[in-house]
Amino acid sequence: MNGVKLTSTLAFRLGTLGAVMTERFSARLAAHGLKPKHVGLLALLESGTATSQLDIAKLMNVAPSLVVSLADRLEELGAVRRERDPMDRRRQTLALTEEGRELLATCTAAAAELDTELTDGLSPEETEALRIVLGTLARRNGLPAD
Amino acid sequence: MNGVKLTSTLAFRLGTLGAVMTERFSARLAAHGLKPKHVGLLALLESGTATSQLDIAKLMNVAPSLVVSLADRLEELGAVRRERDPMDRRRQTLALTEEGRELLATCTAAAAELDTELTDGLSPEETEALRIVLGTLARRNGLPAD
DNA sequence: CCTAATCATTCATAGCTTGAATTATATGAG
DNA sequence: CTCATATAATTCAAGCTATGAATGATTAGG
Repeated sequence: MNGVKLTSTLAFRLGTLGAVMTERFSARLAAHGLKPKHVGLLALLESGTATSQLDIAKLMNVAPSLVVSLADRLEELGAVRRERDPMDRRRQTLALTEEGRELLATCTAAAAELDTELTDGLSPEETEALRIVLGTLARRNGLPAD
Repeated sequence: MNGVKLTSTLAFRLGTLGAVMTERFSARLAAHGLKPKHVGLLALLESGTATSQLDIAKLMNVAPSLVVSLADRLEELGAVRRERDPMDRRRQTLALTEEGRELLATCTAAAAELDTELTDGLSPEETEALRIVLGTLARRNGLPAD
């Protein structure tokens, strides 16, 4: 029997704060007709980590069929180009267009704005500590590091 | 034009890490036939912050009709009792049963386990810093504090 | 070659959540 | 007191996201 509260647990707080943040991010993205996963896909392409849809699906931890519809939407917006891989014509490789790069930059700026709102009341040291620890946790959990 | 990457943004990292954590939490809860929101509701009841279903819905930021089904499930499990408020018979007040308290304790322990897994590679100072900053952020964003 | 594997795609479906309609109860004005 | 209006819980239909199975195209290996 211990006195730990569920709500003071890191797992719970990360979960709820994470939900709040993606909700806010989602709200800003709506103006561009995008969802967070669309932007995640754009970021993945920019990182050059993956180009084939299947690789993308694995890295994003989603079903391959979902990548299809995300890519459909992005292609529709002109943010991404689909090209058959000449080495293996089963593969569809996705390439960021200039427009896609700009869109990603805009969305990244929106996320950065959310960051400053979020850390508004935090001291610079706290903010920096948070940044560092979240980075470490991301790396240790197979999430996009950079 | 700046060089910030989406994936190194706090908003994005909190979002993805949050998703990972609630996914893991959810997996552990499955054994008890619960979802994270069920446990969130139990925790809210224990905190004594709200008892009527409508108040609960507001505090959880979900539709009142969702509280109905969460409460149905919890009642089914014997974790919660529904009682008409004698002062206002429209209101249904939810009360934790002893069984519910135990269930919450079990789930809280599961969350605490996830915490130790998560912070496994972190220094004690980093872990403490994370705990404190997340606490501050939770408070500043209207999420359950303490 | 021919069989088995792989990639993208489509489609049906499941799960979570919301909003509108319904019922019961309460409140306030006349 | 009574009627009109507001509030709480509940039910129900519907939307959205995501998945998994089936299909078609292409490749790889014996």
